[in-house]
Amino acid sequence: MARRIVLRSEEDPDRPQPEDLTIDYAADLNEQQYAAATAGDGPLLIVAGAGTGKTRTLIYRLAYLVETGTRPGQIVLLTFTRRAAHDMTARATQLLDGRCEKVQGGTFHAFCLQVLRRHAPALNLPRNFTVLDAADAADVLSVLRARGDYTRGEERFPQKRTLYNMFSAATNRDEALHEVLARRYPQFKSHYNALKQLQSAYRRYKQTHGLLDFDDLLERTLELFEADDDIRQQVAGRCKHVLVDEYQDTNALQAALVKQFASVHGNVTVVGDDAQSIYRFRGADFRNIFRFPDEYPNAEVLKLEKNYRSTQPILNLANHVIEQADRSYDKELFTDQAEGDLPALVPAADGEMEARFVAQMVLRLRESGVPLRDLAVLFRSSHNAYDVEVELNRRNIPFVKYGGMKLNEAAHIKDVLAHLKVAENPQDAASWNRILQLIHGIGPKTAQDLIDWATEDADDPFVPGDGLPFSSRYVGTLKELLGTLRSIRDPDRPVAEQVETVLDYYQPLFEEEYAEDHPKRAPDLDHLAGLAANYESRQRFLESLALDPIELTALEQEEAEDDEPPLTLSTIHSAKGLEFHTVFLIRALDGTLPSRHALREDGGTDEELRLFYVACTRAEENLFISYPMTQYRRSFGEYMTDPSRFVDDIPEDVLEPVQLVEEDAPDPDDAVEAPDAPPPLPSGNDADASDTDEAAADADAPDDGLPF
DNA sequence: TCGGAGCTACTTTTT
DNA sequence: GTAGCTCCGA
Repeated sequence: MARRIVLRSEEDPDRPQPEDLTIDYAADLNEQQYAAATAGDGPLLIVAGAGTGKTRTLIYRLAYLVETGTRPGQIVLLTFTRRAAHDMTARATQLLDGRCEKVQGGTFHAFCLQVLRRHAPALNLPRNFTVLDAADAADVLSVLRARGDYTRGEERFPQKRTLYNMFSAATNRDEALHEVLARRYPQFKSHYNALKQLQSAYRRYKQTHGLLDFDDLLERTLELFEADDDIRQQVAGRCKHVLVDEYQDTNALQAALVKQFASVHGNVTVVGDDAQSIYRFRGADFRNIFRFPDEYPNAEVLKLEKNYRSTQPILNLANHVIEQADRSYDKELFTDQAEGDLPALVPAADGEMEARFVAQMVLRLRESGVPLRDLAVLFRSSHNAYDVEVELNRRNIPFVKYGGMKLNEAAHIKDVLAHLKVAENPQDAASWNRILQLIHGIGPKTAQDLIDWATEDADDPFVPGDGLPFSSRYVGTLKELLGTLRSIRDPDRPVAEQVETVLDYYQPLFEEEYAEDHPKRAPDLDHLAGLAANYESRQRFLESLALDPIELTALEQEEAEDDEPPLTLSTIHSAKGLEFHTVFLIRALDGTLPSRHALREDGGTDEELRLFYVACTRAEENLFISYPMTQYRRSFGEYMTDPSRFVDDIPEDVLEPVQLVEEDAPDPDDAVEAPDAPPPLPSGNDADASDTDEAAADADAPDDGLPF
């Protein structure tokens, strides 16, 4: 079956007419969605509440644009995660028999990176510049801080991570450093001059060594367009249509970029929901979405209001929640699915009991026919899930945790990657610093001397030159290092082979550095080697890891090769855009959700409220909001907690309080019952379970003999 | 100049 | 429970 290839000019008079379309848009979509998907050219704002088929609409719009003659390669789809971009193009591709595959897109960062690689020389950047992830950037700042001797004063100087956040906030919000200090870091105001110096030192350092952090990817792309109008026209010329998902989470920089991308053709479609803006800490401003009609005066504004995801009781709670926010604009979610259980509010004695509740409900739901992958446990911050992880592991329930430790954040993985980065960009002083200090006998000072030599004086940094003060303490290992780098410098060598070469060299250093726990870390190194095999070049491999970090638990899960797709554990942030049959929102405590840090800031409470709203609206059928009544902290001992202020005043006919009851003997029938009404919990043998936890757990676990 | 011992102060969310 | 700092001996 030969494929037909039709070449069309942009002004093709024969472009397909609506009657030629292969998809019946009107039948597949509701009226509002149809209007949005098939809207004409020009700026378009789609305001879409949670679960209203926003993604579906965007996919159909993608298909529609392609069907009506826009070449896929001229469409740019910008999303917040790479996963979202993949999902969408894959679904559109399926819809349109493969024609959407060539759509450009991904995250803002990834798209900008492509542009920058192509036009690096115009910014006086080497083409092989290195992308710094947040931790790399913090490391650079740490080195500069030590060098500048800024820490000498009596007053506490910001930590490296804080420094990075500070400078990043300034960039993303387009604010001056003193404004950021005044607003978010008043305690460091006295260091203003030092910080200002450090900020420019950081900027210079990145420029000299060919390094770009996440913010630079956006900022320098903008700079590129402003500096060179030909390039702007060239890039924007290829953006016939720009589609932006989650527009409420764009910041000033990203909004400016969208404007540039659309500056030639003027076709922008943005989709968003002000009530779901949850990236304020990254400079997002939910008001961006209201400004869209001002920025694009002829913009069409369409709304999606009908919810297809959740039952009415869940929407009632969501509506009730978002009403408490100061600045939500009028929008009530409604659905035809009037029937459904009330969302449940579940206090547990402590965190472990909360975890047992979740684990048992998960098993019960699974037995009643809901697959694990349709269940999710959501939480404010990563460590909130600790008890649940322990409990799930104990019961061998497979899960993937999003928002936890990433593969490339593990120190030993960073070690290996730093070698590859140096091979890729020998000017990358930050990575040099890391790999040199791994060698016993080399500390900050020696590393600095060697870096100066490698990045400035050396003809070839991988060949030991004359006159270098190689102390006998480390000269052997250092020569070995240079030899390793020489043998992987050829970028055409298969990436997996390069990783293996580095691992051979790294192994003894690894075992020494992580003397206590290297056996636990070793599997990660194998994972890394396995992963490398999927990439066609070292550069691709490195930037993919930086821009699209891999969850450690996902790798473990993959290795387990369970045939049953796992349960999802996720931060609320990482769960954005996803939906699940049943959602457990755990640790609904004041100080956790809302987070105590957010409460200190202006507008922080509302942001937390929106976060809570996002969590609730992920649920289709069941929503359990739980919290422990006591917690333990080393410094305090055991103390009473406060339930989240967001659940405090909700009427019982909207959010139903449920009491957990520990039964003496579990009723085996209970285990197979679907949770029509939130049932009492058949838990341990003993209400006072702390000592008898093991026994209780064995007795109550209805999962013995389950196939995982 | 390096690195180990021992102390402190933390711990939000992500590209 | 730990990252990150200071101090001090080698």
